[in-house]
This record gives sequence, structure tokens and C-alpha cells, in this order.
Amino acid sequence: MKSTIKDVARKADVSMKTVSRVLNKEPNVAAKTRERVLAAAKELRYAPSLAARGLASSKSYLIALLYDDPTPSYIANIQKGAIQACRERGYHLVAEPVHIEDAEAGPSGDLSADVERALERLPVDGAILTPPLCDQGNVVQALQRLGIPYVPVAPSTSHGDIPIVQMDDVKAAKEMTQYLISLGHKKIAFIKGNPTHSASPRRFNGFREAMRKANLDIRADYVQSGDYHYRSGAAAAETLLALEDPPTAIFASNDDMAAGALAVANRLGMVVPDQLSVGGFDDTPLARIVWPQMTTVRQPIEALGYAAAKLLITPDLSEEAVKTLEHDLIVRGSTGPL
Amino acid sequence: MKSTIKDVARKADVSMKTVSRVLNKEPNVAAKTRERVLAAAKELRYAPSLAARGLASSKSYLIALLYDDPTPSYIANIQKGAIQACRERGYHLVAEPVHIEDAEAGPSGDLSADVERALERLPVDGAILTPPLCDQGNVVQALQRLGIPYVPVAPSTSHGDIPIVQMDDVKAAKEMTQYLISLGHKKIAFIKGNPTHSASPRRFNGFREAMRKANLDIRADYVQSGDYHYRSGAAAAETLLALEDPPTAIFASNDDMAAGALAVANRLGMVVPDQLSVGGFDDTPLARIVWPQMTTVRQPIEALGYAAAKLLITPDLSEEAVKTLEHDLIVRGSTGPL
DNA sequence: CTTCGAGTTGACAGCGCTGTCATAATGGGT
DNA sequence: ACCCATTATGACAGCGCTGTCAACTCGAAG
Repeated sequence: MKSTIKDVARKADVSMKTVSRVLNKEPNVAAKTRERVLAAAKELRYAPSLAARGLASSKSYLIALLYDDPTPSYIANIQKGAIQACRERGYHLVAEPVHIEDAEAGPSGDLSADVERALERLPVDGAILTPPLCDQGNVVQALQRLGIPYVPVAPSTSHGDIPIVQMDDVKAAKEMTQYLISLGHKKIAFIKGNPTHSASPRRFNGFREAMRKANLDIRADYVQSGDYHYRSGAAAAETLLALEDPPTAIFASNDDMAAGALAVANRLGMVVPDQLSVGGFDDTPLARIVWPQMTTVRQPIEALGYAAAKLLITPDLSEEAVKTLEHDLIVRGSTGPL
Repeated sequence: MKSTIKDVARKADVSMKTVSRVLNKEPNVAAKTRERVLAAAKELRYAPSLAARGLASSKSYLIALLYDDPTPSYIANIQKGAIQACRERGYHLVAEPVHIEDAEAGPSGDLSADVERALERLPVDGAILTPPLCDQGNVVQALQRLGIPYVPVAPSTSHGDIPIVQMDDVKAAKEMTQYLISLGHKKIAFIKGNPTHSASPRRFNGFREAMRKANLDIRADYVQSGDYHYRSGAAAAETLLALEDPPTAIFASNDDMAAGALAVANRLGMVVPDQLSVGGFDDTPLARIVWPQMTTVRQPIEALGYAAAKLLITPDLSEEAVKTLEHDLIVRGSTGPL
């Protein structure tokens, strides 16, 4: 039923090794031989056994995606991109959720144990480390101890010479802010995200830079703290809009919080964007569901996943260590001229 | 560095085979020997190589999750449950997205080719088939041809003797409807979902049954068609609320559409739930974001994934072929007495 | 016509584990 | 004390593939 290399070799009248060479695109195979082998393989519907191949070559053709599900849609997109890159190269993607909470239990780092337990039996060829895991020292150490190459996605901490993929949060936040300023807004509020998330300070910095550059000062009461959840965005907006001199624009550092702000504004009877502009970040599905549809920043999430997997499978030494992918400012109805 | 069975065997002063027996929980090993082996394995931090094990036993310890991403959060939850089941049993989960659209291109079924290409090289021990893939004949055939056991999650079509996991959509929809009726509603509208999705007719049937049972008739203009997206729910609600004799309750067959309905009601200045009750289905994150928070049905999605993976790894012959998991009616603020 | 090297191919071992089967130890019944 | 059934253990082959290295082919240079 299931054909092996041996069958193909016999059919093509060559040695198993030659078949192997053809299948692995090794050099030094006569074109004619290659064709013959390829034809035989095709006819027999031959598919190599990853297990055997892995055992013999100590490669597994497996990439692990390590994550701690904060935002499912984020991971889903990373996964989508990563799988595409894997498919194109004959690899497969195993999903490995890791719970940071577990780690808090013990000082020795249950978290890294979690990673090790999951990966030491499965000899993956590489791991994609998504935020916030990429900033967990013990996870990184576990990976290094196991000798598994990894690519951090959007890490905040430095990873030495290891290549990383990321987007430019600072620049994106700056662009959003500049866009709001260009609409005539001067009283712009900012809702910060969860400080443990590496992107939070970067987004705030982008906001700050843009404001400084435009010579607008940032009032302390215009800067609210949130935790990336809807509710915190709503709470922040309530505080902001209850101020004596409320802002004319709110830039929330993610869509959920922006949606919360939008809902509060709507409830207070404010007309968006005439009386208040609201900007978000991430371009989640929610951004198109709320009314009015939200102006936000589209992260190249899928592309990040793709780039990370690709980097793992075919390390591109020619490229620089830090791969920064482009974002987009998506202008929709929640922002307007003052 | 990496220890093998040989090392453990030497350390425990037994044969490799005995180590293997202990590790695989085979019978006929003296308790004392078992302990010795276990201790040695632990000390050496021994982890079996899945590749070698797979090659020798023609098992891969890999389960595939086949999906065609209609709702990312649905798959994310299935995946979460499935991975948990896998972890508990030393298995791993490989994610394999399959695009139905591709299949529409050719009549021969590019789709099944997609599946085959992905799985024939990776000898997974089983596949979890999520909707809507579980209703695609060619996918099922491809799996059968490859001899890969599979468990369909919430399929609409029959799968013979193959065990399936599902929830009872009919019953859940019935319960929601009965709940609305118990609040005093008689004029209840229903927004149908995408008819190609297997759950759609089931949910409508549940609604119908409950109405019939309560001797309430279903006005034709109270039944709207949607496609499970927010926008279609909004459109349906606009139609419904513009009727001369509008309904007092709207039951949308998923949360996105219910959210659309809710938004329309809010925009029209209707007070929910005083003037209109809205029920959803799925308990997505959105259900808690909208205002008022939505009454909905919580699907046991994660549990479905868990059960499917478990069934694949350890087929429980004692249990019946159809495993129906319990849902919950989650009552929140979007529904109230008439 | 020989020599040499690049290009091409194959024989063989072995990756780490488990299945098979043979062997050894154990223990209860006579 | 002896036998046999049962349980416990080990030797060995081989899963399907690839790495190593030796061997062979062939045209160009000497």
C-alpha cells in the first residue's frame, strides 16, 4: 500500500541513496536520473516518512509555535502565516500553548519545565516564540538548553544575535498620532495597555514622540492606563470624557479598549467622529463591527508568522538580524476633522 | 547530552526492552524493576524520541487538527481542548488548515488533494475534523483512503459507525427560545445563519420546536436569513424592527449577528432589554463586550476538542458512538421580561 | 593513449526504538 | 522434590531513511 524509497529505487532502477538525493534536492544527480526518479515517485504516489527521515537525519520537519493565548486572533494569524511558510517547505507546525500562570507558582520556573516537557520528546527543528513568551527569560533559557533554534516575534528584550521579526510599534503609534494631529486635534488622550506587554511602552513612546514633534504637550490627566481589555477602555474613556476640559480625540493602544471608549462615547450621546475621534490599534475584527467603524493600525501579524517560520527553516544569513515588517494605518469612520 | 534508552538500560541494569516496557506501561514488569527504571530515567532526564518510536512502532504520536478557519475563536478553542488531551497522553497536535475555496476551483477536488498532500508525509495517528470540513465528502474520503482515523466535530451528515463529538444545537436553541417565552415574549423573531453551516438548520429547528410546543406561531416575516456575520444581523434587525408589528424578542443564531441586532436597536433608541430582548449563540468574547451584555448559549467548544482528541488517542469502545456534550444558557442583560 | 579530477552512483551502517520470540525466574500444586 | 504454568527479562532484527565513503564514469588535459 504505502510505498517506500526502496520501491521507488527499484522502479527507477537506481539505488535508494540516489532516490534520497533527488528527493532532498541534493546536487550532483544527472538530470536524466532525476527525472526517472521523480516519475517513479509520482507514479507510486511516494511520500517520505517523516519519522524515518527524522530518525536518520535528526531533523523532524516540525516547527513549534509557542504561545500563551492572550488574544486568540493574534495567535491564530501568526499560526496562519507560519503554517503557510511551513507548507511551502514541507514542514509542519505543532501548536504548543504554554501557560505563564503556571510559572508564577514556583520560583524554579514551572514555565520552562512546561516548555521542556513539551519539546524534549518532540525534536522540533525550531520554535516560534510569540509575545509575551519571548520576553520570559526562563522560556528562552529552556530553548537554549534544549538546543532548539527559535525566532522571537516582536520581543521587547534583546536576544543577542538571534534574528527576530517585529513591527515598528513606535512608528505606527506615531503615525496614528500624527494623523489625528493632521485632522486638527490638539487635545489628544492616550489609553495605555498592559505594561507587561512589550508593545505597550513602545506605542506610548510613539504617541509621545509625535506630540512632542508637533509641540503639543501631553496632559497627565489625558493619559490613562488600561489592560488591553474592553472594559478598561470604557473605564478610561469615562474618566476622560468626564474631565472639565475633555480631549477631542482618544488614541487607545488596542482595538478592544478603543471599542470600549467608542461605546462610552455613544452612550453619552456624543457623535463620533464629529465630537470625538477614536483611534485603535491592531485592526481586529471588532474594528469593523463597532459603529462607526474604527480607524486603527493593521499589524502585519500573518506576515510576522510567515517570516518567523521561514527564518527558522531557511535561515537567511544575508538578511539583517531584525526583520521589521510594514504596518498600515487604516482610516475608517471613527476619526474625523475637528 | 541527550540520553537514550540504552543509557537508561545501562543505568538501571536491565535490557533496553525492559526500559521500553516500563515506559510504555506494558504489563509483566516486576514492580521493583519498574521503579529502578523509572528512577534511572528520571535521573538521566530521559525523553524518548518520538521519531524513533514512531519509526519502530509505526505510530507518530501526532494528531492533526483539520480546519477551514471560518471563526478563529472557534478553532482556537477546539485547538486548546485538543492540545490538552494530547499533552496528557504524550501526543502533539499539528494544525492543518485546509481551504475549501481551493476545492471549488476544480471538480476533482483540490480540497482532498490539499488534505492528502499535507497528511501523507506526516503519518498522523488521527485527525480531528472540524466543521465545515466534516461535511465535505471528499475530505472524508481522502482520510479514509489514507487510512487515518478521524473524529468529526459537530458534523451534520452521518458518518456511519465512526464516533463523533457534538453538542445538541437543537436542544440549546430550544432552551433559549423557551427562556424567551418564559419571560413573556410571544412575538419572537429568528435570524438564521449561513445555511451551508451544518448547525444552522438545527438551531432553527430548535427554535421551531419550542415555538410549536408553546403554541406560538412563527410569522414568516419574523424569520430572517443571515450569514453569521455582524452586518447580516444588523440588516436583519433593521428589517424586523421596521415591521408594522415588530417582534419583542430577537433570537439570532450566533453572537455576531445578535451584536448586529443589538447595535441597530441601540441606534434606533430602543432600550434593551425593556423594549427588545436579544439572544445570541456561541458566547464569543463579543457577547460580553456589547452593551447590554448578551444572553447567549455557551458551546462546550474546548470540551469538544478535548473529547475528539481523547477519542482518537484512546478509542473508548464502551462509550456510544455519539458523544454529546453539554451546553449552557448564559443569561445576561440583553434579555428581560416583557 | 594514459592520467586526473569532477561529476555521479551505490553499498553499508546505523539513527533510537519496539515487536517477536526465546529464555530465565518464580511459584503453586502434587 | 518435581513439574508445569505463569510471569519476567533479554537478544535480536528491522522500521525507512540518510550520512559516509568508496567506486565508477567520462571527457579533458598531458
